[in-house]
Amino acid sequence: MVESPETLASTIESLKSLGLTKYEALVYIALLQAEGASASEIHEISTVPRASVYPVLDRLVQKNLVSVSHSTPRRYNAAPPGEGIDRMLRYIEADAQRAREALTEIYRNRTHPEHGRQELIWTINGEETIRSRLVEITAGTEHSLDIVSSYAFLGHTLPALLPKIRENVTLRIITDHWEGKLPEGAELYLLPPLDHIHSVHRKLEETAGVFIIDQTSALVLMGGEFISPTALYSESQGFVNFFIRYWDFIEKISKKSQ
Amino acid sequence: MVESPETLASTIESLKSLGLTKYEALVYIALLQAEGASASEIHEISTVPRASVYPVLDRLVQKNLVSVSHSTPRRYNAAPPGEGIDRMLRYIEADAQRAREALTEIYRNRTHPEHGRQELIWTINGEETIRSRLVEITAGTEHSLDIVSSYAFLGHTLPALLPKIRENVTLRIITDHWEGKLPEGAELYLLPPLDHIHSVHRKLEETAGVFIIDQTSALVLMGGEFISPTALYSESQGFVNFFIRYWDFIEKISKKSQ
DNA sequence: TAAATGTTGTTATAACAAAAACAACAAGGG
DNA sequence: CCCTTGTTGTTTTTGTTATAACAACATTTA
Repeated sequence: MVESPETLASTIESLKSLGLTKYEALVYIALLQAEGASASEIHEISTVPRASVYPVLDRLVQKNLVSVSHSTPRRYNAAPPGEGIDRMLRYIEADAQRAREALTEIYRNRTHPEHGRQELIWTINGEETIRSRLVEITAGTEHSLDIVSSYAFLGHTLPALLPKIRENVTLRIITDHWEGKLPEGAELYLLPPLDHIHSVHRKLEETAGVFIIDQTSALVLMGGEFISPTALYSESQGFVNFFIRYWDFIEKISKKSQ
Repeated sequence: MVESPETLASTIESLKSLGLTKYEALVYIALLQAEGASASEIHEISTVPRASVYPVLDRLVQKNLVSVSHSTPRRYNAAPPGEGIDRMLRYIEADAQRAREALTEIYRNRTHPEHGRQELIWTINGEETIRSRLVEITAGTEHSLDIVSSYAFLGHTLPALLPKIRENVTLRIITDHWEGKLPEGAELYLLPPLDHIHSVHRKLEETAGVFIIDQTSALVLMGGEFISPTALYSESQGFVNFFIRYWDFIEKISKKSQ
């Protein structure tokens, strides 16, 4: 059975990210389709040029993905998919561990020269990076953490932040609504309903989130669910002041919740 | 601090297997050494040509491994090693899962035409492949499993085989010695001490193991601890008969253990 | 204050290496 | 004798490496 060209193409790309070349992927896939195939049969199934099939098979044997018979013509078997993928992954994981150890040593001895650090505005890309940076940044909060964000975002973000925030930190949250228990000691402000002040509410959804840490640094989430999410972070006082004023403004039109 | 050229080179190779190009690896490593570095500083640390640093940084940002400041000159930060490596691994693991699913579907529909299958002699490479094939082959045993192998090998191989072998299978083992409890119902034959029959003992170490399944198929381990281990497997009656005779010969010079 | 110099960021191109693709041929089997 | 198998060499293509060139901006110097 042959699958769609798109599925085949994406499977090849996946196998390439596991360390196979295009021809290696095609030959492996062909062997999964036909046990005990000869090189000519593999050529017919995969459309890899017949002369290229032999060295590709040699490399797959070396990678322990294929076994070969002693016969004429030689016949080949592929490791079943589970085994084959696990084996390729294990090689890569071993490399990952070696890289991690070497890079951790390098990172431990890094230099972090001052470059007017406070004046820099950093762009952070990717939901995962943003979340991990948010955890790291808020974990260092000493006095106050002021948040403006939608409950949709906070609902699954706060559980990761709160355990790492010191108990005496003043936490003030402006959001569109709230469900369930409020974090202990937190002050909650609710935005007026949508039909009250349109432009500000739309602005909140567009902005997706503002986090002000100790009135000295700020992380701002830009919108973008369909494209890669982006955030800005800075310790620049001008940048932070802008968002402190933004927060104050939003607070004035919100209602403190008991 | 700069590490040895060998360590750097092997770290680069490890990062390449995680999907980075050589220049991407060098730039990432440079950024781990110097937080908040500019492109020129990265060029100086990594020796990547300055003009090449910019597109490489763009790709690293897209891979969520680097964040960038809005400043002149632009400054860059790397994701810490743990995060960076985990992130790269997760992309690859996602590809692995997609490939596994696609290939499992293909494999389910494979053809396995007869090609005088019983006459083929298969070469199996790699300790892991050999072990998994051994488990698979011996799990299908119906009547008898005859083994000649060193205790060094059996000691850590049998525990994986035994749970999958049917209870009524006759298990006969010839080995150099035995420690601990014998598998229930198994017959044990001990080879004479080394100084008695030199050549046969050396032959056992060289061969490393013979497994005869139901007197109809055989898997033979060739030696080679320092090079990649290799095994031969066949259902060819000539092949199996040879090793049945080999087993009988070894049995005659061994002593059945109570 | 203007000119000169250096830096930053970008784009285009050349060189190189690995993979893809093809050509050719010897040996063996039917 | 013809077809198949297996091998080797060569060419082409592709992606990465490496370099050259240039515009814009920032800094320094006269």
